[in-house]
Amino acid sequence: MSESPVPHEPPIYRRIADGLRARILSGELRDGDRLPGENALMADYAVARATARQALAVLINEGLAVPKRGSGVYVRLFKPIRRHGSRRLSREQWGQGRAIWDADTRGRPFTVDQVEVVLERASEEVAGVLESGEVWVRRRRYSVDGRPVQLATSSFPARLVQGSAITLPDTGPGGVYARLGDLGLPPAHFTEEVRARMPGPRETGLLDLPGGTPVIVIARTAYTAGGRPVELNEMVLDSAAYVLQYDFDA
Amino acid sequence: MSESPVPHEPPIYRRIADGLRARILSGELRDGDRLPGENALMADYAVARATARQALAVLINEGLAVPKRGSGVYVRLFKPIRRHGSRRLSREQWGQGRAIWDADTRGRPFTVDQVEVVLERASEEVAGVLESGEVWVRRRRYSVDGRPVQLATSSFPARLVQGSAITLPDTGPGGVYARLGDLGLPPAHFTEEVRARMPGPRETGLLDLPGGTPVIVIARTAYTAGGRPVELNEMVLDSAAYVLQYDFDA
DNA sequence: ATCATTGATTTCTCTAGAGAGGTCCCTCAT
DNA sequence: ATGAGGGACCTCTCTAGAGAAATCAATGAT
Repeated sequence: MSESPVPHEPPIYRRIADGLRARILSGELRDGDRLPGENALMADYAVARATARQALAVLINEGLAVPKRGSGVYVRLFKPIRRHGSRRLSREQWGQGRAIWDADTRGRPFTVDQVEVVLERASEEVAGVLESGEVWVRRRRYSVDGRPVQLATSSFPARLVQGSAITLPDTGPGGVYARLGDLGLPPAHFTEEVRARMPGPRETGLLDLPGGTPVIVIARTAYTAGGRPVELNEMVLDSAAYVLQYDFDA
Repeated sequence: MSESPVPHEPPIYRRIADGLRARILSGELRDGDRLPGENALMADYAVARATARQALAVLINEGLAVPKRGSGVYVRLFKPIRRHGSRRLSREQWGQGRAIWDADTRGRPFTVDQVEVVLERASEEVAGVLESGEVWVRRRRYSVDGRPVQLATSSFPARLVQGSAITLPDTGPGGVYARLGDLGLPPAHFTEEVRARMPGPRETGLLDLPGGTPVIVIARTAYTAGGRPVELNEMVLDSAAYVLQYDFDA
């Protein structure tokens, strides 16, 4: 015998969260404002600490709020960097010593961090894409305004790039794409695969992500005009910091 | 005086989560396998129920596990649909009565749901993009294998599409792009803006999302050859169900 | 054979309380 | 003015326990 045809009344913590969310979305609480904390909610709604926490966890999980230990829970801001897909890799940009990233940050200062360049045995997926068992791997972290926003891992078939500056920490003017050009392997075509998921603990640490922030994962493969894969770049982006833009014709 | 130069030992719930995560990533626990539940963790690690729950919450939040009420917590599978950006909107496809979506699902059956077609006053953002105060709005939900995977909201400048089949639930063969062609407004250029974030409660409900699943939000604007915006399509995708692919030349 | 019921198992929700540790501001001595 | 210290406040972690609600398999009646 099915009892209640009425949809269940939501639990307490959810109703508290709904109330707070409404106040955020209505504009009553603005970016950076402090939300009522655990103690305030316990008093206002006459609930236990765990219930108040659970209500706040909902909003944190939705990315609407960020907890600051010892201080409070705050409404979160979203001021993303615009990353152009198609346009950003046009030949003019990587041909003359201008960094790709510049175009994205529109002059905002960015820094590169934790650079690592090593020769490795390719994982199964990477080997499948690059058709190579050994790869030179370049890892680094990008920050804007002192805040880490992206991790990047580029892999190159070892045979193709051996001896070039791609195997050095400093690749020189124009970056790795200019060096590939020097080697007679200029990238002519790109494929980007885009996913989103929650970060693992390593990514949470390196990107300093608050709870409730997904990451965007981009796997970009660069091909020469002959269809030969020359680079696989796996990027992990703080989704709160980015908007991706792709332009294409019908 | 700063006490410990040693980085803090992680809390209990985190160490439990780390152990379970390692077993998932090592392949010991496979897709769909059942994880040790609250009771098992309480016994194994001698912790309180709340602590065991918190450990499981970490994995659920990372999208590695899905809870099934009354049954257990299970390792999650990721078998995405591939959505082609650039290629999918080529003229051949929308010219001859073939649905755009078909190409994406590769023959997998899909269904359209909860169709709504209404005339509305445009929000500030939409009005800004479409240069129109009044818009026809088409909302619908897509499901694959009986599972909802995408919500879509298309907006059209009211003046331009008034009287066409775009204002009807059934748009006829070729869909809205064919109808725009009939009106002498064939889309020639597309811009897609891609973001990721955690879903709100409405999206969680409509897409039937388990905890720890972000959504991908795509805002696609279609322009005529003359540069006139004719459609703004806001899509909300279950990120566990999709991989986006964009192809472009250097 | 089919269907309804029951019982065991499991997650979900919540209460009450307590200590650790980070943050922030005010006060007081220099 | 400047800086150190202290205390109020806040989130974080965890314990112990209990009832509600969903799932699933086994049991028993039709």
